[in-house]
Formats: sequence, structure tokens, C-alpha cells
Amino acid sequence: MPRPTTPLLSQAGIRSATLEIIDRDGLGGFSMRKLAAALGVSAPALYFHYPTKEQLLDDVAGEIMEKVDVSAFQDGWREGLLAWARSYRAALAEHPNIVPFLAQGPGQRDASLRRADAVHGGLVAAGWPAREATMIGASTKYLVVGAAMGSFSRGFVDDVQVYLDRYPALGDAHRLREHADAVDRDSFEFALTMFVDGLAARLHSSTPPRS
Amino acid sequence: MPRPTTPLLSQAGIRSATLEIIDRDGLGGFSMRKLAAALGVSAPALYFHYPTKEQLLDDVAGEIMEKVDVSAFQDGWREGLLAWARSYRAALAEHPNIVPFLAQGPGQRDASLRRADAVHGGLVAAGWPAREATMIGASTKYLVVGAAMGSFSRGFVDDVQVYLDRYPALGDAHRLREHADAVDRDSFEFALTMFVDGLAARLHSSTPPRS
DNA sequence: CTCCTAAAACTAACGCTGTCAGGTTTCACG
DNA sequence: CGTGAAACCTGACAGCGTTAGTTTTAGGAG
Repeated sequence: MPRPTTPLLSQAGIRSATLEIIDRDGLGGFSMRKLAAALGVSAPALYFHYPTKEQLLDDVAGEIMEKVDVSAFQDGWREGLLAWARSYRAALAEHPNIVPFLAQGPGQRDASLRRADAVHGGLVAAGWPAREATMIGASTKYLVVGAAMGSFSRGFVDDVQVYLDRYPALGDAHRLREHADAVDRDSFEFALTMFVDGLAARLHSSTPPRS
Repeated sequence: MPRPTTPLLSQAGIRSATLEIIDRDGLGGFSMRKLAAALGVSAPALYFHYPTKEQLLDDVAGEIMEKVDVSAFQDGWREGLLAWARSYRAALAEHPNIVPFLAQGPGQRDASLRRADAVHGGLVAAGWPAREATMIGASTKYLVVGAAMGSFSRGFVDDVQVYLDRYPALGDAHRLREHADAVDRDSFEFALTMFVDGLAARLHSSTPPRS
């Protein structure tokens, strides 16, 4: 039955179904045909609303990036940076399966660029030289993406004995599984704190920012 | 002509051809059929030597991890950590296309675990509490993987005007393309320095390590 | 109210993918 | 000298992203 009375599909609906599948089945478990089936529609119907799978994923990624908050730079570079990094990480942690795509994607995504712009502007306004602001932005992104990607603790395996036998220094690695999420969150927070502390030390030892 | 006098394939040969293709054509541009063609062989022949594409990539990833150096912890945790992080990053930067796979892969890879073990051991031996050692290891991995993944500068686009018009604070982003590699290297080095500085400050402010 | 175009779905199909089954030749060993 | 495993082959299957062509309906123009 072609051309139904009321449209079966919408871009927003497609995106949300996409994210649902990716969250559940992983990036590799997502296919246009599966998506179409979930929406009660034939696969080619999707191509009326999205020209390509890549474009669709790009849009979904953009939607996720929209949740990243860069508004806190008005309270100081430290607050702005911390708030940005945390909301960035939180946004990715909510949908870890799409991170490999999202992180690789081109820097053309408007949502990403607007935020990069805001971060850079916030840092420069706080007294950081442009070159350093660029590197701070990049470094923070490294941290967030790295944390969202490998997710250190998820990389471990359930079988405890594997570790105990062969890697003595990882003796308590078996605890990682239990508190996997907590370890990840703590490690990220730890890395972020160390990084920002290092930044603060550098800033105070040379050019102080105009408050 | 089945069963040739001298074998056409070897695991090492397959791995090196795999890496060559991935370096040239990207992870998505790699297929078993293309690999087989490059080796002058039919695709199913590969399955005699590797049970699965995933297993093959896993092995290639392991080979890359073998190049990571964790021997410098004998010279102190700082030296060890820096040397580890740098050689880790260098190993990934040599084959950026495989990073998304490598970073996601399970923590079962022996090469990875041996190194994680050495890092953890080195940090603890230098006086870091076990819990902190875990987080330092994770943090450093975040940094390395994040840097190798998104590769901040590669995310930008050639068309300068895109940025100038719409993202004023990214005004000199057009320079990123030219010095892309340098920016990435500098940013990673910057992040690493800030992080280690932060670590040093934390260590000195509480429990000093036994030298 | 009718006609026409464009929208939004359909089925069929192409070339690609990872992988399996079954066949064929050659090597290594008892 | 025979036999079984090793190492290749061709052919095939299901699933992938995507295109072509068809069909029905909605919405606007005369």
C-alpha cells in the first residue's frame, strides 16, 4: 500500500528508533533493514527520509551532541571546562555504542563546531592564549572520547582466574567488573581533575587570566 | 590448483597484508575478499589460517600493542608513565585506521594485559596506592585512545570559509589543516604534561613515593 | 470538481560482505 | 605404498546498503 493516508515515517521517529537499536544491539547490530522492520516499513522507504545510512547516523550523533553544555564558561574557565567535560562525557556514556562512529565522524557537525567555538572563546576570554586554548579543547576531547570509547573496565573479562594466574599486579582486577561503571566514572573524574590542576598550575606560573 | 607445493599463505603474511590494506583503505575498506585478492588467493583460503575476520583483526591489533614500551618504570613512575604513553600513542598513530577496532576490542589481548600489569606494578612500586594506580592507568589510556581516535585536527574540513563565517572563535582553525599532525602531537604532549603535573602535585601533597 | 504533480510507500534487484560445504590435489607419515 | 590431513579451489547462502521502477494517495491549480 504505497503512499499511506498519514505518513508512517518521520526523521525524528527514524532517529529515535535508530538510537534504540544501537543502544540495544550495538553499532554492528544496526542495519537499515532492521530499522525498517522496527518501524513496520520496507527498507527503501527509509531512503526517502535519509539519503544514506551515514547521514542518518550523523544526524543521530548531532542530536547527542546537542545535549552537551558549554554555558558555564561565564563562571570562569575552570568551571566552564569541568562542566563541558562532564556533560560531554555524560552524553556519550548514555549511548556508548555509537561513540566509535561519533568520535570518528567529521568535524562538520554543526553541534560539535558550535560547542568547540564556545569552548575556545570561553578559554580565550579567560586569558588563555589562543594556541593553548586549542590544545586544551583538544586535550579535553581526548579525555572524554577516550573514556567513552574503550571504557577501561568494560574491557575486562568475567573469568577472574585469567588475571590472577598470569598478571599478578592486576590481582584485584576482578573487582573491576563489579564496580565497572563506578571505576570508569572515578577514573574519568580523576583524569579530569589532574588535568585541570595541571592547567591551573601552568596558568598561575606564567600569565594570570583576567578575572 | 589446490594444495600447492609450498604454502601460499602464512598467518604473519596475512596479518601484514591486512594491516597494509587497512592503512591504505581504512577499516571499512578492508574485506576478506580484498585481502585474499591481494595475496593472490581465494577468500575462503584465509579461513584455513584464521577462523574469523574478527580474530584476524584481533591478532593484528595484538601485534601493534607489542610495540608499546613499558620498560621505563624502573627509572621512576614519571618516566615510566611518559614513556608508556608516548610509545602507546606512537604505536596507534602509525596505524590510525585500526584504532576504532583496537580500542573497542576486549581486554583479553595478552599484549594489552601484560602491559597493563606492568604499568600497574610500576606505579604501585613507586608508591602509588593500588586504587590510584588503576585510575592513572585508565586515565592515560583514555588520553592515548582519545588522541588516536578523533584526532582533533583531522576532524576539520578543507573549506576554510565554513569556519570563518559561522564560528568566529575558531577563526584560525584553517591553520589546523596545514599543521594537523603537529597540532595533534602538541596537544597530546600538552595533555600528558598537564596530567602528569597534576599527578606530581597530588603525590607530593600527600604520600610521597619511596624513591 | 477535476487534473496533475509530487510524496511516500512498495517490490525486485545489484553488487558487496563474512562465512560454510564440498571437491581436489599434494605432502608427510606409518 | 597407501592413507589422512593440509591447503587450496569453486559455489553458495544470508544479509548488507542502495537504486530502479511501480503504485497509490494528498494537496494544490484551473
